Amino acid sequence: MKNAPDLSAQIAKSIRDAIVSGDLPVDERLPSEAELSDQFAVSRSTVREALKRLAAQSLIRTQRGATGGAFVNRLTFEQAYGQQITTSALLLSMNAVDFDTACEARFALERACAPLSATRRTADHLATMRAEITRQAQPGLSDESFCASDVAFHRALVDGAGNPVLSYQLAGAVEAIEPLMNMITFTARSRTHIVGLHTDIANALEARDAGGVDALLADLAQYTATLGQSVANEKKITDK
Amino acid sequence: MKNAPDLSAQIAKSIRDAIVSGDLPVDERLPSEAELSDQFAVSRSTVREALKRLAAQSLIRTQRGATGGAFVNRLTFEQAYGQQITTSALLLSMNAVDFDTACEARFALERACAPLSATRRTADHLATMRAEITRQAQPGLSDESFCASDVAFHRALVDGAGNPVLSYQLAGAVEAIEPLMNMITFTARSRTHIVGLHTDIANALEARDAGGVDALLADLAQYTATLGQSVANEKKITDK
DNA sequence: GCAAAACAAATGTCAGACATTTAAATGTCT
DNA sequence: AGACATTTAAATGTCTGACATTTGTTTTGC
Repeated sequence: MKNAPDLSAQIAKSIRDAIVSGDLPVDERLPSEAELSDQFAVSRSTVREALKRLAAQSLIRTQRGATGGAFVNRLTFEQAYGQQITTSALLLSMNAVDFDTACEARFALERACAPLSATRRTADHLATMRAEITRQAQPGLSDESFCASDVAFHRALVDGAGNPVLSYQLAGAVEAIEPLMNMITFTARSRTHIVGLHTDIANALEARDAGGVDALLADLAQYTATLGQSVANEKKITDK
Repeated sequence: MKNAPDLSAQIAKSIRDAIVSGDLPVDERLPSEAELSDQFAVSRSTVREALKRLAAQSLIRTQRGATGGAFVNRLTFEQAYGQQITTSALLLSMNAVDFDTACEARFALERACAPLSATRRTADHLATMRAEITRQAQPGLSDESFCASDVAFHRALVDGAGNPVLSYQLAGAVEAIEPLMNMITFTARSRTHIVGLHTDIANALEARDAGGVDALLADLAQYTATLGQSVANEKKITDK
């Protein structure tokens, strides 16, 4: 009946629970591997496998040497970004999430922070966005670079909301879609259109015009969906 | 200068890259541990530690026995939910994210999917929400149970948007905040108010009134922020 | 007093053995 | 021939003991 998980998984769960519950505070040192193997009555290898599992989730960090050991890690926003992007990208690529669904989610989330960004964006955020727009207008740019710049532009917009939790959540949504966006061939005409919308968005943001930003994002969402559609259609033809 | 990562971390990265890049497709079997230790010229223990790291990220699953081994795992939305919730909860609890910021993010994201939910919600979603409202109105309910039901209510609202990517993203935001919400003592009066708003939201959703849902969520956000504020004030007093 | 050397404690790595699980191959009886 | 029991092989899971490496501390020598 029961599918007993491996010992190393059990031990990892036990320690993980202690961390998540706050029983083991940040920067607390765990017992040494030898002590843990005594406590759990398993071999050191098993303890080590458990610790590696936790390290993979950034729950602990390990340090070698005399005063070394495993320490409860303070999860930074940066680390969390990284994990979320990996997870989201895999999720999308492995589950045949269609472009429309991903795009809808992305723009829905982005529009959520548009009004906040209109209120709080700094000059820095605006400068970043304008710089990316300039890059996007360069003629020789590869599709990949164009997409990367697109991501940077929207990251700046999201960061402008000044809410790290929102930034963190949206990092996954926006960046995970980059691979999907990369499949789109941006013609000169579509690039011009997108750059135009980006410029309008930056202007609206500069004017702190929340409604305008929202409307423009809606336009961009619509246009991007259209682009995706045409790619899907072409693919259907070549598949045949 | 360079902080060379451990061998097991390097090997994990190497395999992870192969998976993320799509080089190793879903359900592909990795070489056996013995073969891997040959290929990478390390011991079996080191390979095992690398594999455990990948297993902790749900990138692979392992099976014992004759036809067993490590297989590239199809990351399901369920698994991704779980990881995201753990990560988000830790992020909030470890980084002193204040209640206001977390709440702002939560409601901003939730309002993003309100219009979609108004259009697409099924009778099922409505039924779930009404059931939770009924539970929330019960007098003897503990604060924890009230919060859990609150989360379930909002999950149903988000799921009503019918976009799994949105559901996945918001699962983290909504559920990660549950522990913070649990710190609030819900008085009878505040519960009544919240249940009232929930009822109004369900009604607006039933009427497919997107604007109404949005406005009500804004009200709820405001009210929740007020509750949080009062808790913060009381805490300041007792701290003194 | 201070620099170099020795020490100690911890993680990282290795090698080999045995235990356990699981599917496939083999054997045996009807 | 087919159904059931047994054996076998391959793989992961676990244990043991050893050695390597890193790093902070202590001791030693001057």
